[in-house]
Amino acid sequence: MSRPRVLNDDELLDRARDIFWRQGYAATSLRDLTAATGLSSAALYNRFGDKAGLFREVLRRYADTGLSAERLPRLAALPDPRAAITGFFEDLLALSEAANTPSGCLLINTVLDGGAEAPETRALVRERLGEVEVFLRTQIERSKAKGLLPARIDPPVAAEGLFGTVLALRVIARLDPDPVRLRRLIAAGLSPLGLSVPAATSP
Amino acid sequence: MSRPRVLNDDELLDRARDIFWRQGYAATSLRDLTAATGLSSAALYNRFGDKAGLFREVLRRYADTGLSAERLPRLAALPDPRAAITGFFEDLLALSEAANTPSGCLLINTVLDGGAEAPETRALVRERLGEVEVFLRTQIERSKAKGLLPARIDPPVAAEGLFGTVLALRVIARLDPDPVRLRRLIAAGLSPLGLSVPAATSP
DNA sequence: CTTTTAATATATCGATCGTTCTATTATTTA
DNA sequence: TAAATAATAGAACGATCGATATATTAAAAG
Repeated sequence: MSRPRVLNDDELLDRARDIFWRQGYAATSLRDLTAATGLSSAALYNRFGDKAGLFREVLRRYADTGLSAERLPRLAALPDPRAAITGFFEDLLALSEAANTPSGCLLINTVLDGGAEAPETRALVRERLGEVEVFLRTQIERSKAKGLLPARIDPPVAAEGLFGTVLALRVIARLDPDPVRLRRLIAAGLSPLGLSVPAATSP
Repeated sequence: MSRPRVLNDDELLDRARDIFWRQGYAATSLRDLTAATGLSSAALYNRFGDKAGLFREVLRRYADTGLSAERLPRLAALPDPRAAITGFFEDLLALSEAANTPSGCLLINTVLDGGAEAPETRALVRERLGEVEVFLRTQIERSKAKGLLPARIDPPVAAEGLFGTVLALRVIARLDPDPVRLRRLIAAGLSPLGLSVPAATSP
């Protein structure tokens, strides 16, 4: 019925994502985005309204592909909820050590960057990060119900602590991405629960 | 010998700091800065070289007045190292609940913002945040040496965990600055050490 | 074919960006 | 007073910003 798109939304958003991720929202210009996508600014505006609209779609897809749509449900389906928790942190470690991807978490960067100024964007970031916290709290409650955690554990406090470990992990991944530091941080976060993540496999 | 400055460096940097703190480095324009300081851009350039140079001085003063020069030495001088740790988190709570100041920590924001692109700035941020971690590790070691902490505590891991709590606290202060959340996070961070911070004083 | 539709490129908009040139101002020293 | 010095303001620089108006393109539908 009409001229076909030279680049589908998913591929386009992935390319835009890498630029936003590396540079932040404010520091990324429309010209950076046209260079990365190969599309004209007019084409981007026709499809996403404006820069903030494009960024919001980038965030939405980032959250969908990075966490919610795949990773969290898969982990939540594990029979042992403790494995869901440790598996989540193992995944984060693997992400931090992956060479081809920018460091840190785009959602968390956006909290401290000016990128979450717009209320819609702010709400999106809060909601998607909230999903992570809910996941962690749920797994802690499941574990506690099965008697798999020390009795002294208070689920809301422990969940807040684990979520804090996630945030800290993603900040340190940008500040000083030393795998030893990251593993030490995870060890500190998991140890109150009596959990741990396997040591790095020597190459 | 020459025309006097209409605004001393400290006052000037404090005003610039608030703009950078609220908006981030990239989103803050020279016009924002001239409006906040009352000085012309030429005067700012004469004194600080360029925007990045001004920002670096802002960061330096922020770190000096916010942490190092006063707070950390004062706490480190306390006879009970556990009080130094809990006092530090109490101070952070008070900062988060102060109404007149922007939320979060300028140094940590700068890690995730594009503001730490320049190597000099990056080094400054790392160094000043490193001081916090050293402070926490030192107090843990002092506590351990005095037998004031559980024997199972591994100081490097525990220090990383507490530093992570600081990072998380400052992210959440921007994401969802609910005092209950912040206190829950601190409780989670301190509990492995058998420490805690007093509950909020009812008004 | 022709029409319709949407995606795209080109060109450009005024605004604003960081920065700098030039001149003026206020103060100290001689 | 005059000379020297440094801080300042005003004006403007080219570059780039986000955004848009217009025209062209490529497909489907008739």
